[in-house]
Amino acid sequence: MATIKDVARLANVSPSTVSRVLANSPRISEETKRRVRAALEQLNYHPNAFARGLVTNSTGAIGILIPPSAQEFFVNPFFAEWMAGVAEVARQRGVDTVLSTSSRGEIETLDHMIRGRRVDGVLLIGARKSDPVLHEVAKLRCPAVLLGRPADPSPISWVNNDNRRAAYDATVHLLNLGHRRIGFLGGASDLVVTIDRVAGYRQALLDHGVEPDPRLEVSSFFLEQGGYLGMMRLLAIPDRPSAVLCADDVLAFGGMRAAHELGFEVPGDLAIVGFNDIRLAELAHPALTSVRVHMHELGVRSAELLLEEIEQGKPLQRHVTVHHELVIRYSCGAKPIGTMTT
Amino acid sequence: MATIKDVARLANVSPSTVSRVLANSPRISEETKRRVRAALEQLNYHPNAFARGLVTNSTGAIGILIPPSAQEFFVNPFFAEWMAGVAEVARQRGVDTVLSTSSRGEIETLDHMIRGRRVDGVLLIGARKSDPVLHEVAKLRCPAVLLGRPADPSPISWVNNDNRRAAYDATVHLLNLGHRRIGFLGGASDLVVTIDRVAGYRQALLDHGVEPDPRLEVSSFFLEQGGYLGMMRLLAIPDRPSAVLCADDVLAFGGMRAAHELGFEVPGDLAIVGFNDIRLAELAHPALTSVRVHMHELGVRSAELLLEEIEQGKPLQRHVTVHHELVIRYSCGAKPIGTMTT
DNA sequence: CTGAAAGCGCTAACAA
DNA sequence: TTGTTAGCGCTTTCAG
Repeated sequence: MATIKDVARLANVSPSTVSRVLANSPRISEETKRRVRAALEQLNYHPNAFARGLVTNSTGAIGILIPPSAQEFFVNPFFAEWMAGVAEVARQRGVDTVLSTSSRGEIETLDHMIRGRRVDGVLLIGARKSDPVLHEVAKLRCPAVLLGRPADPSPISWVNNDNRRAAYDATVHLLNLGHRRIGFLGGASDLVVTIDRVAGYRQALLDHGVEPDPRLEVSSFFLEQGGYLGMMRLLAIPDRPSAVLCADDVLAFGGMRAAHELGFEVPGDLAIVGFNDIRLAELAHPALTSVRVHMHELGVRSAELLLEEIEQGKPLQRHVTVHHELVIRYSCGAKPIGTMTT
Repeated sequence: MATIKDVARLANVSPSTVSRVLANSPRISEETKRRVRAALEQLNYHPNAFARGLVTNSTGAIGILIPPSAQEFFVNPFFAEWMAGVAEVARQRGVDTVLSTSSRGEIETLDHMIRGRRVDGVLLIGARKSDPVLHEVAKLRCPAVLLGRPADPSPISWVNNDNRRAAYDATVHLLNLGHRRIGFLGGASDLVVTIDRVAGYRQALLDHGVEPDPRLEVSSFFLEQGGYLGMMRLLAIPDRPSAVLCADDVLAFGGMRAAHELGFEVPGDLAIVGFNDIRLAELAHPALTSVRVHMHELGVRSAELLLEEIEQGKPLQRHVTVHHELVIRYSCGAKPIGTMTT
């Protein structure tokens, strides 16, 4: 495999000159550049990323720290769309994206990537209450962007939706439709996203004079199966809800399956609202009313922010909130009149 | 950031001794190992991947060459599940996975990854007729595994389904249900997977005395929208098909949407069979009959094979075919009696 | 405008 | 069992 020395020899210059041509330094004559480029071409030279990285201390790659529950990550269209957004800006900016898939703990994996100099910065997905990963990131002082917001004060930059407000809006929609027994079906209860959405849901209830009932709040895991199980629990209680707000579309799908199996009509017997508005929401039967959170845009903004931090070489403590809107379809019994923007 | 020298100094040994401890060389005394490990711990040392890679010439990472149509890749649950399989074995074996997302051409990207020593081998997704990427891989003689099979003779290893047979089976199912006008809705026509599936479809027709009609074969792109458009075309022809085999579930979803919009009942007026059996197939309305190709297993086998090539340090020219079965649900009008295994 | 030389952090002979 | 040394391929002062 051709090295910079080979190119130098062929072009009759020194390795440093080749290096300068590679960096397109203005202090090299056009004539020389031409000659070097010809040699580059002829040998089909590609710089060794190791050697370069060793001296520049930069990798040209960003990392994604996959959560321990990799299943929930890969299988959920939310993340696929988010990743598509990330990949899109990575492509534009010519950086690689590396997936962290490690069997070690999250902290270890983070160290592996950052201290091991495999990536210039990391994207984190979803925080938990007093999340140790966030502490480690703070300690490392490395470029990092969190999808979601940290539960506790943290210097990290993040990209998020206003989940509290979004859940509030969705719940108000259900209240306006006349529902009073409204359930909440969420993901793991220590996830900040769950905390925020349940908070918005409760607030809406309170603001409309409905006392929140803890038995109506169930937390599960972000898989179709999780929705199925959660909905089964919700529908089993004596004074069952007439409407359920699901913190994820995949959860809502599972919930719908459970409802159908039990013989409930959606939306006739049970109104359902989802979250995220994945593409398939429209194709469900009935088409799912859902809170659109703009997953692709979340991905784009996450990556852009991270790349900016990397460029600046330091944490920026920037926060961006991506807008959301309620997309009304048929699963909640309302007449779909388009979207309600907030 | 602590280097190997810092550790050596702290442990009162030479850097090479530390290096040996890191590699767990048996020629180091337990006593020394203990001391070094304590130092490692204390400094929270993580080896610099660049420095190590520069000398060992190996990266501890595998690459995925994302196809030019990144959209179709990320958004299709098929790939998500496949990637989950890949990530699972990557995690087990402690290697990172890097996504290639480059705005250069595919060849350039491949060179960037392999010649640039960013990964030890690559996973390729889907081949086309006389695919230049396969030529480049052959030239590079690097570890590589193709998802799908090459159209032309090639030394590359691959993991695939028997797509011809699978499409044959699905078509026969439709024929047995009494259909004679059967359409085929596929992806890009120069994709080998499309070629194989259309071939199986035609063969089944021929074997049952039905003359294939070119107007009944339409090729589109692997997105819901592609299915919608393709189905619109199929249903517009005068002697329209009574059944359609779709080469992808997402395509089938789009097709179903088109059918509904035009007022056709599925399966009453139009039988539909999909391909891949993504999770949502079960949730569609009506639940989609589909050819299960075991995406996750395809991912696992792809990664395992690649890792083996990397270990051996050379192309193995191994071929693995993952089984498939037809999962009969409600979109084709048959009574769902479970799966037909082949 | 270009070259020589040092050094990034690590591993792997070769010595001891 | 351990240390010394050279060198992986590149960038970057510092000279010229």
